[in-house]
Amino acid sequence: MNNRDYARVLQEIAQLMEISGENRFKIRAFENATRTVETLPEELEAVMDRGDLKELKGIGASIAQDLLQIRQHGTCDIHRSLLERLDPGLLDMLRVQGLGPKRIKLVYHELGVSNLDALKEAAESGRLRELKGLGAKTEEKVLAEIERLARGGDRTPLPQARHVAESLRDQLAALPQTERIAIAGSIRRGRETIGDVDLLVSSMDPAPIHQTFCGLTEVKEVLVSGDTKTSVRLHNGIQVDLRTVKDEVFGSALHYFTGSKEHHIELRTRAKRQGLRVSEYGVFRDDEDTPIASHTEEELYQALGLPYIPPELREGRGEIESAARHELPVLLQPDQIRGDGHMHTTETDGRHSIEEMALAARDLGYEFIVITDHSQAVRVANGMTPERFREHMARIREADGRVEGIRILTGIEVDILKDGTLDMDHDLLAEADWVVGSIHSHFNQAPDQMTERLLRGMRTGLLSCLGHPTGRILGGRDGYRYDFDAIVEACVELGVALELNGSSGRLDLNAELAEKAHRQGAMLVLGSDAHSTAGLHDLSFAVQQARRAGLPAEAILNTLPVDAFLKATRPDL
DNA sequence: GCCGTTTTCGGCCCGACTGTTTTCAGTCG
Repeated sequence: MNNRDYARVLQEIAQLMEISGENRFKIRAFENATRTVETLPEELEAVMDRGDLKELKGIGASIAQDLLQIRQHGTCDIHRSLLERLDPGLLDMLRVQGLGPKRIKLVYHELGVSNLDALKEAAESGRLRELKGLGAKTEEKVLAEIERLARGGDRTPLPQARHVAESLRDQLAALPQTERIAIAGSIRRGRETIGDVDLLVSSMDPAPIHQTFCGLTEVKEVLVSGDTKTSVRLHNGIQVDLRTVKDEVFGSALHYFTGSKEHHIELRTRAKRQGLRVSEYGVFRDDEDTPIASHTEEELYQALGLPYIPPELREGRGEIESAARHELPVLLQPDQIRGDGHMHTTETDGRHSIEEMALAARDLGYEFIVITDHSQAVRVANGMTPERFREHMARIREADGRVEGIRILTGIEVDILKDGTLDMDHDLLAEADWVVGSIHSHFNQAPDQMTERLLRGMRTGLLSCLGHPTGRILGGRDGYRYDFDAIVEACVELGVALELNGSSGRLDLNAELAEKAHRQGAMLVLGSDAHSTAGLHDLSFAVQQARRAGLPAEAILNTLPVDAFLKATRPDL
């Protein structure tokens, strides 16, 4: 079993406990343990083997026992007894916004409704409104929610959500009443999928802003509307919350709306012990109404005796303790990026020429880029034959000589074929400055076969890095299965870097695996995988994932000057 | 169920909005 399997059982326990009305702190304990397991940078079973389960944050004697039972039986006593009393279909009902554990329990006990289909029927036939506290409007909302869930997931990939958020932000920023505006929530923290978009605006006169917001063409319906908060659903299904505050509390409000919930709970618990109170309106001394900090996030942390904690680390995973000990990692900064290691041109499936890509990258302030078009196995992308690759490299060198102010390196994204051979003549690969090795076919090989395939590709000594190393598509397919630890180990040994691919829909490696690879000593390289000049901006998603992984600049090859970048994986150069 | 800068028991964040209510429970973030 992998960590996700353990996390799923723990989460089901927490959710079923909610519905059964367990003590809410006990529920939180299971939620915390779920998150710890989910984001653990190593295999939980390795921790078990060492007998170190109780060392993990949020896991005590009781949950440690549960986990050991889960390892043996796939379930544990408490999980089993909850499932005997409740129906697993109820878990789906928790995804319906506006329906919480109390109402689900009510509906279950009074109407025997135990899954989404039955819930839909109960709402359609007007039986929900017969229950205390529920009315016609609730029925209507429940039906709309069920339809939304049926249309496809409740979370949106980060890149898509951020593009939407930036467009809305720019429209509201143009209003004369807007003083400061920011995208908050999980987009700011860089979570790879987003539940909803949070926008924060400071203004002395918020009413027109809420009014304009409700009337934007993207908006399909207004869900909630008050003096300081408006929630809407866009035509694309994404929910957007807008909060307005006075400018003097912008910092504390931004902190609050950035989250995460877990970070807040820990921070506020800690503040309470210091005789302080934290809310979106600032940090307060007990029994006082004037905040001692509210203007900026830096002030807020300072008032609590902590250094600034970057949004990407605010997940309640021990960052507050690390901050208190002044042991937070110094995270990679966007302006430390000197180059982009992965992009395509019109030679294969890109939309812009070598020169156009280079000029756009130069405008972004880069010192170098690598042109990495596809090899011939990727037919749909018009992959290059050896002849075409040879000519393409010549054109890249020619462009490098012509375009001022940026180095353009020769490279390729070569397919690692089914049997581990590389889809290109080795002498041409040896000639290239940078070789990304990727898998684009036969995703469903058995894990040991896939591991062997990757190892064989790497042992050619020709790969600079592994491109999108897991192959997962956000909200789409899972990655291919293989022995990740063995591959990382080989990467370290053979001097092959692992890519952190920032292209929309991938974010691969994810933050957890990137952290794991880094801990094991592997080099990481960021790539936008751009297929157009606009796509170069996707490198910022890779930067954000690297930050979530707690990576410093030294861990990232893109922060090196171009010569050092090249030598990192090719000591012979 | 977890945890410790009030430490092995007693506490565990805080505020806004809605719908169904006659003052508030439930939900959300």
